[in-house]
Amino acid sequence: MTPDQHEAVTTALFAFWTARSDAAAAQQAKGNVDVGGRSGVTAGGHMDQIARLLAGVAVAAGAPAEAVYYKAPTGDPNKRDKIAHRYTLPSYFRPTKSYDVVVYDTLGEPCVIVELKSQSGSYSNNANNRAEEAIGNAVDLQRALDEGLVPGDPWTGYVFLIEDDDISRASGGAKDSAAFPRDPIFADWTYQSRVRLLCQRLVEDEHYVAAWAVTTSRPECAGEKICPVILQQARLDKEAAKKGWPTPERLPHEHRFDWSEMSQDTGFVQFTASMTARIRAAYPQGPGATAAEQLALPGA
DNA sequence: AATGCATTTGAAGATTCCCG
DNA sequence: CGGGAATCTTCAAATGCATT
Repeated sequence: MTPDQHEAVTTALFAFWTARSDAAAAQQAKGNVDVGGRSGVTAGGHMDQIARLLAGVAVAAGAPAEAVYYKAPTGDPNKRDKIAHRYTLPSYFRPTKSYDVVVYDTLGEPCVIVELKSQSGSYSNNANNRAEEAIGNAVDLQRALDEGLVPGDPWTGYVFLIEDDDISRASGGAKDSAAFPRDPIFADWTYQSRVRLLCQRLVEDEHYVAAWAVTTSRPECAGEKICPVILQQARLDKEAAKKGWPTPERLPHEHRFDWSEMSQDTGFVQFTASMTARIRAAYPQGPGATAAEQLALPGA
């Protein structure tokens, strides 16, 4: 990974967290009472930071900005009217599906489609939900392409961002028994490794051309209802009180922003190299497409 | 401007499982 | 058996865009 790439990813992932806390603060100011950590998410915008990062990669690879669509928030220089028309595509098992980044080629057909997912906290509640959604999206998009509902033969990418904390990293016990032996690959049963396996298998089975699985830790404490350290401390205190033990030591409590890849084959470098190759094929003249070519684009 | 629709991401409550 | 924790099922809050 080049220093430029590292900086770009770092900036986007840090913005992912600040967008969440900004949105939560804005909602509180408006008097909305949303529960738990969801307030920072329901306001939206956090994944837009990742979408913008990938949109930037697409432009750097040679796509004109006019051909790159994502849910740009108000004030984003890439925002334009009716933009949702362009990143919302017809679907097969449902009417429509909004993707996070869509890039069009000079024929007006999608040449790059990216789906983003993130998960922080509430892992056990939602891990399997996210897997269902991911697989469903993949099959749905492939069928829509097969049926010609979505034209062209686009490069498809899947991104999963999971929070890096003690819970997502800890290897818990797979409690579920099953009617038949589980795939031994799930012996490593952390939520993070489940995400990595999901991404790897989505690519292996050609549901997507590439996947990026990344973890990131949040820069600030999420509060007593969410922070794994505070929750763990509360559990220890409770246990000690029950058994008449002395008050347990305080756990070290600090939050530091960072991020890391989950594996080489699901890394940012692999992902963007693959995407860049596809865009270069669609725009062989490279960055700075001519005005005439830009005019041929839909919605331009 | 007002309303409806689709989408997204967590949370609540119920259930299951482990282990003493 | 029963307490406690992990997991599964269901669905709700909030937003933005399109339409009337």
